[in-house]
Amino acid sequence: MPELPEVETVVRGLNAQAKGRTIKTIPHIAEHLRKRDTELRTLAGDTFVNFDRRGKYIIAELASGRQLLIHLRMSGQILFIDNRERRQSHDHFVSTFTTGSDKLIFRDTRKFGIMEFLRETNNEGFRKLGIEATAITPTILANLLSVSSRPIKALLLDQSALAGLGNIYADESLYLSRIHPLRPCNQVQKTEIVELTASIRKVLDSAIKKMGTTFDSYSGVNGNPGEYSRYLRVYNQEGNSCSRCGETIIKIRAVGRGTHLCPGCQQLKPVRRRKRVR
DNA sequence: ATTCTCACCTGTTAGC
DNA sequence: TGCTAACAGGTGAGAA
Repeated sequence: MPELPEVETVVRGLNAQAKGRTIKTIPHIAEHLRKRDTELRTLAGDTFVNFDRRGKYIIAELASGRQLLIHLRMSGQILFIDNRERRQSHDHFVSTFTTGSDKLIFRDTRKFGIMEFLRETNNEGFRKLGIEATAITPTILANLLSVSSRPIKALLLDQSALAGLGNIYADESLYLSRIHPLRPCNQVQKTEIVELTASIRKVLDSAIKKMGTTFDSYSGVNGNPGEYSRYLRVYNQEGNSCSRCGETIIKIRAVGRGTHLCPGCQQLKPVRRRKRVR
């Protein structure tokens, strides 16, 4: 679930609660994380200078000059909890601080999440990220769309084209701009591109304001759920009626993903806006 | 080259 | 009720 708005929320929480703090000890690093980056243990003694976001990645800047990359993938969570609380089975990284009575936990049920130092030899995915979805413009989007005939949803989910959108916000953005997820990229009309640009920005901005969407496991660093779930128009709304046209929202499988849409107002073919007169 | 499919891992839920 | 299969928000390796 963590897409751009959720990751942004976590980064803000990290800046509020861990910026300037020095790691004292690391009581636990799970095997799969330790194997991926054997230097994780050297975080002890280092200080968090700042936290940043790029796409769905969290970047922790350290006083040593190093950058720690964190990706939550499907089920990752960053949590600050009381020092005395017992470690749970899916807590894969735990660190204490030289100040305060809390500890930082990386909890991740499905173990897809990543935590490792940025090096020149790793994280190709990070270095190949496309433009931030929050910074999209009609011109940039038009350029991305013009060079491909794959379904538009595939492009929206492609992090090397547009960084930050995931399944939820891709579906929501397409719904708002009335475009069918399977529409070939190069068949999206100019007016629709302008619409889609605005929809993407609007959906992401509102979701950030609501601290993200909690569908299943996502929460902020204090365990608080995201409030945007209440504002979803199509995602997870199959069976409900469309608030625009009243048709029943459906769920299909598109580009390998569960995909939600309104068959009444999301057009597979471009809509002819004006009839040509003679 | 681009695009698609599957695997990664665990928990939950739909279906029998 | 109990078991099994399918599915879940993301990505990357390898196949097509």
